[in-house]
Amino acid sequence: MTTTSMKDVARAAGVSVGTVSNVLNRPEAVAEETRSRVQAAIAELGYVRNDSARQLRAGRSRTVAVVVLDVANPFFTDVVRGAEPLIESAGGVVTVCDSGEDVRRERRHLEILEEQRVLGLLITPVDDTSASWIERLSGHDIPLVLVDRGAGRHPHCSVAVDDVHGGRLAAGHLADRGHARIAFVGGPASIPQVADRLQGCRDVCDERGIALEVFTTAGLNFAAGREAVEQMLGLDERPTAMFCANDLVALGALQALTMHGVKVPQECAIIGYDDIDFAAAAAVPLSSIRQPRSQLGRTAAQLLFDEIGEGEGHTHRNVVFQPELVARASTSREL
Amino acid sequence: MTTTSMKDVARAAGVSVGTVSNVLNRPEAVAEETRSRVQAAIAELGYVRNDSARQLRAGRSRTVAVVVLDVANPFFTDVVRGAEPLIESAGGVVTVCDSGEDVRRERRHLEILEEQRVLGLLITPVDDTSASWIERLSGHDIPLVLVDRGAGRHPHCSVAVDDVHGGRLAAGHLADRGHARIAFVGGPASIPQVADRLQGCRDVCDERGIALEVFTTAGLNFAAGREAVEQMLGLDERPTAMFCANDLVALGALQALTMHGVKVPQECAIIGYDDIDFAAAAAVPLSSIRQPRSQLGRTAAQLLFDEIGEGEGHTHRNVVFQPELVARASTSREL
DNA sequence: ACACATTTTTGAATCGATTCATGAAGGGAT
DNA sequence: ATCCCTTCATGAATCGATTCAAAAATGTGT
Repeated sequence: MTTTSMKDVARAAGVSVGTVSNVLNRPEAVAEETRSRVQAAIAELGYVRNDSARQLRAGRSRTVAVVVLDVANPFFTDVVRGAEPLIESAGGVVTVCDSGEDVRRERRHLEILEEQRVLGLLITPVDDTSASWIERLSGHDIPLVLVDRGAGRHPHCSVAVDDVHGGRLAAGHLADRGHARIAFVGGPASIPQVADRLQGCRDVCDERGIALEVFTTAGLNFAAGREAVEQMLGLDERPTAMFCANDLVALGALQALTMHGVKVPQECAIIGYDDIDFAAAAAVPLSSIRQPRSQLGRTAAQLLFDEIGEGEGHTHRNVVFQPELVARASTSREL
Repeated sequence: MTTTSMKDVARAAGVSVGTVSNVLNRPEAVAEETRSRVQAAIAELGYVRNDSARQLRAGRSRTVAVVVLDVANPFFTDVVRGAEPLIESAGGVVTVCDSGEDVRRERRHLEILEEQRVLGLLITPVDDTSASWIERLSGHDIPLVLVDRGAGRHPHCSVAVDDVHGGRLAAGHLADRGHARIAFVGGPASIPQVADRLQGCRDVCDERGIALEVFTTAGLNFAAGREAVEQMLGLDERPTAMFCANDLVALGALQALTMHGVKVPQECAIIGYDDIDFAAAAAVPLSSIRQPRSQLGRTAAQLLFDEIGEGEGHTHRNVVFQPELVARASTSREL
């Protein structure tokens, strides 16, 4: 009905559809006079290309999907922001899919993305169950890059951050401040990132003779931090510092400590992980471990396009970044 | 090449393409025996429907786009979460586009969405400049619902929250606590939401004889709150309470006050707006005005599908929700 | 005026799924 | 055996843009 197609434009401009297509895709191959006549017709009719038809012909869409665990988590929004410029400058369109850490949602998204014949995808898989689906996409020639999950044995490109090193940085910082008894708060242990951070922390404690108290939580959110503090305050020998597996946990802990009148950092220091904006803005600015979030996204996009460009002869690459320490008020006092 | 089409499946199952299509779309119209033979072939070949071809034929995609000002803002992520279930249960696919409060980015998204022939969209326009583009989409028969922007004179469905009332709630609460001199912090004034909240606040102050000090900021973020506090502390007659136009501003203010040793709420109370998760989790839990965010999203989706369903005879609806007060520690002390 | 090179334009074939008028097959009733 | 009614299956036409071999138009040199 109201939909104007190339045929209408062609008729209005008195040319063939092939010419209209050329005006749109290779304007330099069309004579000046004809080109402007066609463009006038396009403007006149308010013609808009039909992407479905283009895609059908092309066999692929120009969409790059980013499948994340939680769009509300500042970590992921920054990863996406990092990836966008490169994708868009390559003529791609970014679509963000939120799996919400739910395998079923993730699967639904992957099914749809496959039907849409996406150009490629950047994905942080929910867990190992996701692997078979990912292989399926990959088998159907959809290139993908794993984000923040070591590729491990899987044959894919990946970008990740060295979480063991991050754990070492945090614990090392607390040790430098003179703390001899510290707490690690985070969980569940099945999350690779949590396990790695704890590992690095443990290594440092062993090396430097520091007592480590581990509080395993059910999630990585405010409540987890609050609950851990309740437990910790009941101990006889209370740790003088806490290392929380992410900033949300740390902020929860900070709140609980403040409510109990425990001064931060004087009576208990805190360091978090991720360095989200809210960390710097907390009532007591929070020390944290910063991950190169947008670089993670940018590199992931880069690897994806490399793979698309190189085709068959492509060799997968696994890039690992190093996190860095950001010291703020919450760990500022020497003991 | 590796792409398997319906033709391949038809050949493998020894039926016509029409039958394969029926198995997929109206299985009840195909004989049991044939159906299972076709399904076996589909599984065998790993066939995946080509969405571009379906869309081309259908003339529309099944994507509903949500265009927001900032994906990193918890307000919008909640709105999206509210809209998703309804859209998905109607067989739709949700795509989130981030305009980043940038008209150019918004325009690029709208162009692409138009080419994609999206089913409809929910949009919070960047500003009045967006109007012409929105009318263009609308003119091309793409139904849309305005989110958190009163439809005003524009002929569209919309969902919004009564910000004037929200401003009244906040100021009224501070008045009830006995404050006789309060500060409003927020900006820029061109944002309708900010203007409305200030309006409500001003009304209450006038009615109840409260002195109002307005600090206009350049944005609605942490820095804005911090800067406002710096200014405020220099005043001779310092307000005893602050009403911040959103929670990010309030958290920035809270941080600055704490750094200057001003006790909250004893020496200065604070109330924010939006009631994001970080508000409840702040070192001093923040009082705030809660908007029914997910309901906003859900209703928007509902209005969109109503419009799609009713077609020509559709009458636009403008739904306005009332916000509610959430009192927490940051305003807990009577003066 | 003619042969030849170059620049433009043409239009039919193609991508893959859906739709629908048409036909085939099977079952009952007479 | 014939006719009618269901139930299933068929395959050509269609959606709209792109591509490319071939035709047409234009220009150049002699």
